[in-house]
Amino acid sequence: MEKTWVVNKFFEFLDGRFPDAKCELIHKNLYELAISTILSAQCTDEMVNRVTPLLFEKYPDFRALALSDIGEVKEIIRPTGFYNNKAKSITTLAKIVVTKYGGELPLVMELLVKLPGIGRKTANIILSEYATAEGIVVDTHVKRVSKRLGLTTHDDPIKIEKDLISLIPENRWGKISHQIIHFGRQICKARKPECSNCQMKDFCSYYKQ
DNA sequence: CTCCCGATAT
DNA sequence: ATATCAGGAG
Repeated sequence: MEKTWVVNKFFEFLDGRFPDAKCELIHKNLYELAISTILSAQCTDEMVNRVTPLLFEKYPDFRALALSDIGEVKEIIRPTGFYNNKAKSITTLAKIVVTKYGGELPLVMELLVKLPGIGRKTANIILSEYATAEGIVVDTHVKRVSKRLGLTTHDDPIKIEKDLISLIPENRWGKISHQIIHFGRQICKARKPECSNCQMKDFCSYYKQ
């Protein structure tokens, strides 16, 4: 089936079903979004939202986090998993942001991805929320859904993003990741996808086998 | 490529 | 018991 046609059907479906999909990581500002997103690696955002209230109460900004005791940070974020790596990332990140960028993140892709704990996916989330989307967020849900719908055949997130960028108009880049993620969580699930109830099944290469 | 890692659904 | 969860670093 023609990719561009599948994509257009997908737009129509997503806009009808998830018209105002947005980021589900609870945050009040750029600092909180960046930290929440780093913590969300291989962890549900629900779990992240459970630990961040205490984390942000004790460390309300990069300056406070830079002065934190890493042991206390580890205990607070432990339930999100990978807590040693994540604690090291966010405390080191805070110190760099304070000393090098005056306490706030630079909203520039090339600078963001050099910072500890921030890769292409995290940077895309930050930019699409607080600046202009420079690309498309490719996380585990976007990867799975894109492959099932036949929009890409790759496993490498960078290659998947290139495929999606060529298929999706730029004015949708910021929102479509959130829409696909909602779709991936509720319907096109990893474990038990609800294909029988899915409006995309007639256009889905995964459903046809 | 491997390692990091706890919580939850299946 | 095991797969999966808004990945990133070495």
